[in-house]
This record gives sequence, C-alpha cells and structure tokens, in this order.
Amino acid sequence: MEYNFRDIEKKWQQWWSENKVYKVSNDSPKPKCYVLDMFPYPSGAGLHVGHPLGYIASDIYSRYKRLKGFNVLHPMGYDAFGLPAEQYAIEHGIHPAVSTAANIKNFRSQLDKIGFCYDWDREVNTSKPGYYKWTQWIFLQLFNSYFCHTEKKALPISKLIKKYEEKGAVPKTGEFIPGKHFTAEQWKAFSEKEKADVLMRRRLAYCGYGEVNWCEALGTVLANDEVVNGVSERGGHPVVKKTLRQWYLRITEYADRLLEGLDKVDFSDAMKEMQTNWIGKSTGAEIDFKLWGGASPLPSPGGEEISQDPVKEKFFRTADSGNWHILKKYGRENRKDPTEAEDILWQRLRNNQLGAKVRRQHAIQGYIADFVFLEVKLVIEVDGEYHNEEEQKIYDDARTKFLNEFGLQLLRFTNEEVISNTEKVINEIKSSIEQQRQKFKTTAADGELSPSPQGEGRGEAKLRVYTTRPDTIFGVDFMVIAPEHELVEEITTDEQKQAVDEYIAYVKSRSERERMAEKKISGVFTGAYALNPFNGREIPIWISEYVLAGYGTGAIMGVPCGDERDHRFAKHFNIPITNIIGEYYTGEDANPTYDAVLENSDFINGMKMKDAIDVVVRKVEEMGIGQRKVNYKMRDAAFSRQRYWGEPFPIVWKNEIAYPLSESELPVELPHMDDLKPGPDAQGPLANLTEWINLPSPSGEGLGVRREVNTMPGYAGSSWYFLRYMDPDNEKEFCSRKAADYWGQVDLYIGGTEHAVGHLLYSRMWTKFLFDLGLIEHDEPYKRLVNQGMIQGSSRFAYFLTVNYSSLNSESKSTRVFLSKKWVDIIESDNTQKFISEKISEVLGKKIALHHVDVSYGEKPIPTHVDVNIVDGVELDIEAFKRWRSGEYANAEFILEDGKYICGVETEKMSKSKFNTVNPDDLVMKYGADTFRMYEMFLGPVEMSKPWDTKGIEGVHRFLKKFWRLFFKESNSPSPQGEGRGEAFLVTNDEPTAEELKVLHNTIRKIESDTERFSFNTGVSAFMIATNELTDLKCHKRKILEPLLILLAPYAPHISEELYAQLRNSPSPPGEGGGEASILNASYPVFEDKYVKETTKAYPVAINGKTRSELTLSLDVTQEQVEQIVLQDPIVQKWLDGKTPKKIIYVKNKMINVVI
RNA sequence: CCGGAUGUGGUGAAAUUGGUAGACACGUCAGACUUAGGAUCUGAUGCCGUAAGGUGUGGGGGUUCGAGUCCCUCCAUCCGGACCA
Repeated sequence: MEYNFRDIEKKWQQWWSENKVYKVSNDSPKPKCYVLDMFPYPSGAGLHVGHPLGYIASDIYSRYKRLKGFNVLHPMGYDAFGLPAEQYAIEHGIHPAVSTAANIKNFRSQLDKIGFCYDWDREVNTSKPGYYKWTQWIFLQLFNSYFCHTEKKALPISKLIKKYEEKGAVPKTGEFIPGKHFTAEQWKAFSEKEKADVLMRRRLAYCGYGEVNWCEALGTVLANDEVVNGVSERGGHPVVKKTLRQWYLRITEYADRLLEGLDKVDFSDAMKEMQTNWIGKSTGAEIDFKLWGGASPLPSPGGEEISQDPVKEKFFRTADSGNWHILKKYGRENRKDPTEAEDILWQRLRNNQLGAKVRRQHAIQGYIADFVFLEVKLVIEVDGEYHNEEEQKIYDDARTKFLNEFGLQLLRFTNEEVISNTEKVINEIKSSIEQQRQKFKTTAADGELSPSPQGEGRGEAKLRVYTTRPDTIFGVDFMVIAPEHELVEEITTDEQKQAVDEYIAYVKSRSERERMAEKKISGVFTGAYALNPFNGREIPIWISEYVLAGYGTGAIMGVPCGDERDHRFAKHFNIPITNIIGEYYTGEDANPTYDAVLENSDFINGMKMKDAIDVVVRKVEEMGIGQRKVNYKMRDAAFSRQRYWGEPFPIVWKNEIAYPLSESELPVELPHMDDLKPGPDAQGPLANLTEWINLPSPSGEGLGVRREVNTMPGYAGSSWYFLRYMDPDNEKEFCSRKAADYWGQVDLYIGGTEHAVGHLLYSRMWTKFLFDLGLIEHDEPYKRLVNQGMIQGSSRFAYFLTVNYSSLNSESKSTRVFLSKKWVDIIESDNTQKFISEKISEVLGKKIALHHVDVSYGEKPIPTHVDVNIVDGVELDIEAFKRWRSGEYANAEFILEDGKYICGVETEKMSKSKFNTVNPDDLVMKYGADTFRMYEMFLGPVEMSKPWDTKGIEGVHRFLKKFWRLFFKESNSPSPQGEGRGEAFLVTNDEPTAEELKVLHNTIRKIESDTERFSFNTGVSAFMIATNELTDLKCHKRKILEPLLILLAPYAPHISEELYAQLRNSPSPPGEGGGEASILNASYPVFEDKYVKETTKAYPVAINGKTRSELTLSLDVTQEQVEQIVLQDPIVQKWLDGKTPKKIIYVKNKMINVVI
C-alpha cells in the first residue's frame, strides 16, 4: 500500500473538524498550557511559506504538550483593522470590510490545509463590534485612570479629583509654579474646561498635539515608510510635518515597570536589550545655560552703559546694527527690575485666570515682551514714564510694526494705569483675548497643551540641555538644538537667519527615519551663544538634525572629546575641541570613557569622570540652574490615526472638552462609508460624515456635541487579544476573571522580532494596566517568547540584452536575447563581447539569414526577476517562461549552456514584486501537509533567518515515504482502492531487540529535548536517523513503531493519525465519541536510560591537538591505564618517533591528547 | 546613524558544557534494478594532492594541551527604528 498523503490528510482534517477534537475547555483537571502565535494581519497577498514557520513550531509544541498531558489553548484569529485594507479600498473601490472578509477566508483556507490544531471556536476578529466594544471599553478605563507616582500604579481619575479638591496640587518641596501647581481653592474656582485640561495632563489616555507626515497633494497623513526622500511613495508629492491633535497613551508612566518586568519573563537577551534600549532610561541632569549675544563686545553707542546681564545683552547684539535704541530699551529694563505694576498684573494674569496662559518676560524674535499670551498672539507691555522721549517713540512704533508683522497684537499700558485702575486694564486684556481668539479661531486647549520646554510661566531666555555626562561640562565646545526647538526663531541672528531658514526647510522635508539614518553631517550656526555657567565661556549654539526635539530637552551640550557624534560635528564645522581627558583623547577619535581623570575642568580637575558626575549635579542643583533628571527615550504612544478602518473612539467633544461615553453606549460602531477620502483639515474620513459626528446635546441645548473622528491604531486591538481568546464570546466582560485566572500568562508566544518594541511593549503595558485595575492577576502577558526568523526569498534572475538585427530580406528588428548565467559571468569578467555577439548571431541565424547584428556594446546584460515557480533549482523552464506574463517574452531568444538556461540567484525579502514568493498551498498539494510542516522545520533553527529553497523538500518527503515503509510494503502494482491493509501490512508483535530499543530510546530522548528547546530541525533529522536505522535493522515491530509514531505525531499529525489507526486494526476513522482512539490523546513515550547505556567509548587520540588515531576503551579506565594503552598504539608510536610525551591528557568520555 | 542578529562545503545546516568539524538532508558523480524514471536501492562527495600528507568554520591577533565555541579587533550580510502590522 502506498503512502497516499492526499487522501489521508483530507480524511483526517475532516474527521478532526467534525469531531471538534481541538476544542478546548476552560475547565479541566489537567495543567494548563497557553501557546500563542502573534496575531496575523490578514493581508491580501495571502500566506507565503515564511508565514507558517512560527505557526508550525507552535503547533508542534501544542500537540507535544497535549500528548504530555496538558490542557492546551492554541487559538488563532485576525488583527483585521489596518491601513492596507483602507489603501486597497481607495485604490480599488472595495470596502475594507469586504476585502478583509475575503482575505480572512483565504487565510483560513490556507491555514486549514496545513493541519493546525487551533480551536476555531475561539477565533477573534478585531474589526467585529463584539470585539472592539471591549477595545473601546479598555480605552475608557485608560481615559478614566491616572498613574499615581506614589503607588506606582494606575488609579481611577476620581481619586485624583478628590485629591485636588482636598489638597490641590502643591509641590512637596521646591517652588510653587503657577500654571503647574494650584491650591484646592484655585481648583474649585477653575472652570469645567480648566479642570478638564488639568485632568488631561494625567489621564493614561489623553489628548495632545503631535507631528505627522502630511501630504497636501494626497490630502492625507502618511506612515513613515510611505515617505521616501521627503516625498510620498505614491505619486512623489511633497510631505511636510504637520501638528495635529492626537490621542496618546501615557506609556512613559509605565517605563520603569516595563523595564523591571523584563526580569520576570523568559525572552531572549536580544529582545530584552531591544526593549531596554527602546525605553532608553538614562540618568543625567538638566542644566540651564544663559544666552549670550556674541564673542566680542560691540562698541557702546552713545556711551551708554552696557548691561551686565548677558541675557538682555544678547538681544541688543542680535538686533539690527542700526537699532542702537534697543540698547536703551534694555538698559532701561535692566534698571527697572520687576516693577510694582508688572507684579500686580502678573498676579492677576498668571495661572490661566483669564482663560489663557500667559508668559512673563518672554522673548519674541529678539524682543522681550513683558507679558505674552502665546496662544492668542497677544502681547502686553507695561511702560514707565519716558515714552514721550522722541527716540523711544520711534522705537516703540517700530516695535509695534514688527509685532504686527508677526501677527501679534500689542496692548500697551502705563505703570499708573495698571496700579490705579487694575480692573479696567484686566477687562481690556480680557476682551483683547476674546478678540484675538475669534481672529485665530484657536481654542484654549491648543495653547494649554502645546509643549513648553522652557518651563512654566517664566520667560527667561536660557537654554536647557539634557546630558547624561554632567562630568564633561568643561569640555562643552558647542550646543546643538533640534531644528524644531522653541528657541530657534528667537535666538537666530539676522546674519544667520537665511541659513537657518534654509536648513529648517530642508529638515522639515525629511522623515525622522531619514534624519537618524543620515550619515552626512549637517547643521547650521544660529549666531547665538550660550554661557557656560561655571566658567563663563561663550559657547556657540548650532542647529542640527541629529538632535531630536522629542528627547530630553531637545538640546544637547556638544562635548567633542567624549562623544563620537559631537566629535564628527566639531571636526566637520571646524569647531575647536577642548580636551578634558588628557591622553585618553588622541585628537583622532572621541573617547566616551568614564575612567579618565579630568583636566581643564576647574573645580573637578583631577577627579575621575564617574565620580565627577555626582559632584557636578550637586553643584548644579545648589546653584539653582538645573537638577538631576531621569530621562526616557521612549515617548508616549500616539494612539489616534486619521483613518477610517479602525476602532472609533468612545469620546464626544463639547465645548472643546472630551467626554467619555458610558459603557452602555458601547460599542461605538464604525459607520459604513463608501468613499474613504480624507476629511477636511487633515482629519480622517469619518469627519465627512456630518450626521454621524453631530449628536444632540445631552442637556438638550441642541448642537455642539461632536464625536471624535480619529480612529484607533492597529495595535489597539492587538494589545489585549490574548485575553479575549480565553473567553471569546463573553458579552458582559472583555474576559471573565475566572477564565483569565485559569489560563493566566501565555506560556509560549511565537512571533517575529519586528514586533519587538511596538506590539510587545504596548500589550505589556495594557496588561499591567488591567492588572492595576484588579481585572487580571498577571502583570506580564507572556511568560516565554520565541522569535522566529524571517524566511527570505531566493530570487531567480534572467539576463537579457536587447539586440537589433536585420535580415537580408526584411527591415531591421529588435529582440531580447536572454543569456544563461555562464555567459553573463563571462561578459562581466572578461569583456568578451565579441564572442557573445557571435553567439547571438548563431542563435538568430538559425531562423533567418542575417544581414546585420548590433549588440549594444558596453551595455551589460540586464537582470530581471523570474518567477521562482517556473525555475527548477536554477534551471529555467523556458516554455513556461515564454508563456509567463501573458507572453511578454514569447518571442525572446535564448543563449543556453549545455542545453539549459541557468538563472542567477540572490537572496532578498520575500515579496510578490520580486516574484520569489512560494505559496504553501502549492507545496501542500504536491507533497502533503506533513511533508511541508516537517520541511519548514528542517530548514534550520526557528529563530534564524534563512532563504527559502523548495529543492530540499524532496528529502523530507522521501523520509516520510521511508517511514511509511516501516509499516507497509509498497507494491509496484496498483492495488484496488479500499482494500485497506492486507498482506502489505508489515507490523508484527515480536519482541524488540536491544539494538532496536536503543534506537527507539535514543530517539525519544532526542525528540523530547529538541522539542522542548525548539530545535525542530535536529528533531526532524533524529526521525530520519531513526527511520534509516530501523530500516537497516528491518524492524517492523509494534513495540518500537507505536511509540515512535506518537513522537512523530506533533510534527506530522496526518500520517501519524493514519498509521495509528492502522496499528489499532481500524482502517477507517473511529466513529463519534471514539476520540480515545485518536493519536491526539495517546500518551507520550517515556525515555528509559537502561536501553541506551554504553560501556565503551571510541576515543579520538590526538597528538598535539590533532586527531591521529582512535581507541575504543572501557568507560571506567583510569588515567594510568589510558597512558599505558595509548603509548602502545602503533600510530601514536609513529608520531612520537621515539620521544617521550610531555603530558597525556585524558578526559573521560571525551578524548585523549598526547602532548609531545 | 542607533539598536539587534548572523557569518561553517556547491546549498540548507549539525556540533547542547572549550574536546573526532561538516551529523541529517539537497545537489553532484558512479553503480544496481527497470520497457521507462522526476520511483527505489547501494557507494562516493570540504578543499589541494595519485598517495603519504597538508589545509579548513568571514579576515587579523590572543588565551589554552586543545578554539566553530572564550577574549580583542576589523569586515560583510540581514532585520528593526515609533502612522505597515
């Protein structure tokens, strides 16, 4: 009887499905085991052979654990929301719901063919309301929670409100900063809007502002990888950064716990390192540097006294050289100090008292305004008595003009006005704010939440940097600020303005990715200087894209002798380098050492760098110019997308305040839309659905309640799906506590490293959050993580030259001539084109009498991808190639080698466009699922990336056939169908020999340990070895084959199930309820040491480390005995050549080495 | 650029703790059986060499009786870098 895998696999897949053999119960006396594959996105391209790699590994493991007596949860489902479906809809007019459903259907049918043991009754789909209701529900919990820094966990926001009502938000130590801190009384006086804004600063899901890649031409926001060289991938339109209101998850609050949690999980060190780096915790200090105008003092015009305050000095110097009166202005200010009037006004304006945030003494384009409401562009000036002075008037007018040019409204009061008629002044300011607000249609929320790296409520002109190396403070030779830094505009001098503007424009056109990937050093000098607070040294301030706005303060101090990037920067721009680390710095390369003894470093001279760090930080804190600071590279996770195909937010807006919907209003279903074009003002498509957006006001006031139109990102649904599998149909909860407690953590999670920092961190955070709320009992979702390698494509290339020729009786023609690889290599190396040209003439000449042939000399053969499915190894199926691509190459000519066309080979990413994808369906059809599964495993270690080559699959298929022949004699003559086993069945009930038992038990040990440690490739090879050995021994004994079959069942379930049934003398599947007859419920064979014990060992005998001989010795020989035996060995004697060995090394059970 | 990983025959790979490098397969070559072979079986196969032998795990250096494995250094390739999932 032959191994008819098609019938066998079909039969058993059907039987498994009909009998629901993979259905898993949440209630079992067996120990539980949760094996999970990373959530697949059902892409339109379907599965290629790379995808199932991890699924097969986890399937083998699941089946293995089941045989070992575990209740195994092994589910599968779909991360069905996502950008590709939306993009497909825009391009092809197919609704995402439709294409996604079709993709899922295809996906499922592909999976089914491979014979996985998923419990399909637990399938989940993130785009179904029954699922995303709970995604929205969890979002609401995040929205309604804050992170308590004392308890280091999430708590309900109601607790925070209570705290504010009772105690306000006052600092335990340090100064009370208006705008940041407030008293309980102030809290109570806040408007609803103000309260909402304050709370928004703490919610775990919050609204803020963020930059996106905006493409005006496409009217849409683009993903980073949709932007190439500053233009959109589709269409090549320009892309710029645009600031939009966005939702965020405050994952940064969990940074420390995400780091600590890594100690509790079994992830690879590489994975832990990647997450650690991503979180990027660093300890350092923030240090303020005062701004300074320039290196050499300008001659003092008119004998005016020059300010001693470098801050103000700076603005004098950066002004137009003709503006000598500005000096006067700052001279005046310098004398003035905060006036009584200013103080009065400040007390009335600060802290949002007029519904807008105010800054005092804030620098704008080289001017320092007394008060500025940035959000409404309103400037308040309080003047002394000297505004009648002629020149001051000129200046004031010029200034007003200037401010107007920048769209700033200026309001001017005298000191007396403010002091004597404060209310009037306040009212005037109030109405101006209103006017301005109308004018700009901005909201209070805009200004409130815009980042303010300068510190709240204080407009002093200083540059705050973050550094992890405060010890290098005296090695600072320049400052670098991010191009987006708030100070850029303010500090840039007129001379440098053009250069800076050009540079900013250049940076704006680049993606963050490109900025970080850029090798070339770029930057521009602002013209401004900062002062080193310790020695007063002037430090030039530069702008460069290698400093990112989002990290630290968006400004760094450049220490070229100690930092590689700073060093390159200094070299490139010829900035002199200060050496503070003596001979540690060679002048060639930076040395980031911590061990050097500091030089040129004032009060820390002679100190070791690592010791100096603390000294400097303390000094900085003492001086009040900065503080110790822990920083994280990780940023809060952007949680909204300007897209259609995602979860709608359960949020409505009223008067610019976000209100959560109640649980009873969930799910907020995604409304149907036919046209998915973007909404106005960079909003997502949902913004076009007026009737959906606008809701009647709950209090009956009519209009004004609008739905949130953003949708959630792809990782929303996938951040908690592992919990839904535990209780997929629960309509009352996202997952019952009972189910969550029963299944607990995922015991084994398999997926690619591409999720290392995205999905894995988010889902870990959500788990911690749900844990904080007391909804689940684990705060780490995945106990053990295995990363599968990527299967790359092995592309095949054909090479052609375009040849022009003419025959004697017709006009000239042009044709493509494909050259086999050999000729291509010859052309590339020897340049023997004449030879090739003759070949071409020869080929063409067979058909027509040639008159003239013209090969474009100097042109190399052009490689073109060939579909790997029409190439056998490297040999091209020319006939198939001619039919390929609707006959594009039907008329091409071929120059062969040995009658074959040999293709070139290159390893690339597997993708349709490279014609190197291999569909598992085809392989399953040709060789069967069992062969396919085992071959995928046989390719190499699961964790390793490797190129796919279908060639080797034959070997695995041969193995299964050989294995089959241990049970059945394959007859050459076809036997009548349905006859079942007859005399062809070879299995006997004879007692096995010691040798046979040794083979079996060696295999049990090997397979068990290999499966346990995911070494499936060596596992497959162990099956091959066992089968080869048993074939040699002509072993057909039940007592050997049945345990072997159980070992094989996780790897090749179909053939095992069939042979198991045959062994049980039941040629057809057991009937209903006959589950115990299935191999799935067999018990795993137990390894017994006694069958594999050895008494002797063939030792390699090495002379000076080189193996020269072999001696078989008993395992219990002593060193003396070994020396004696070894010295008598003729080969050893030959190598000794009469000499006495210096030493004989004998390692029991390993080797013997004779040292001469 | 930053971070991670990987480099072993013609190919995929094995060598679990520093101890016989290349198991198991693919491919290739030779042979057997056969009307036939893209079936099956047998043998050979890292490289140089008729052989003895030499040489060999990306390159260079080191530790060791002994290094694919440990250390230093250089190089190459692949993956990820926050709106692809």
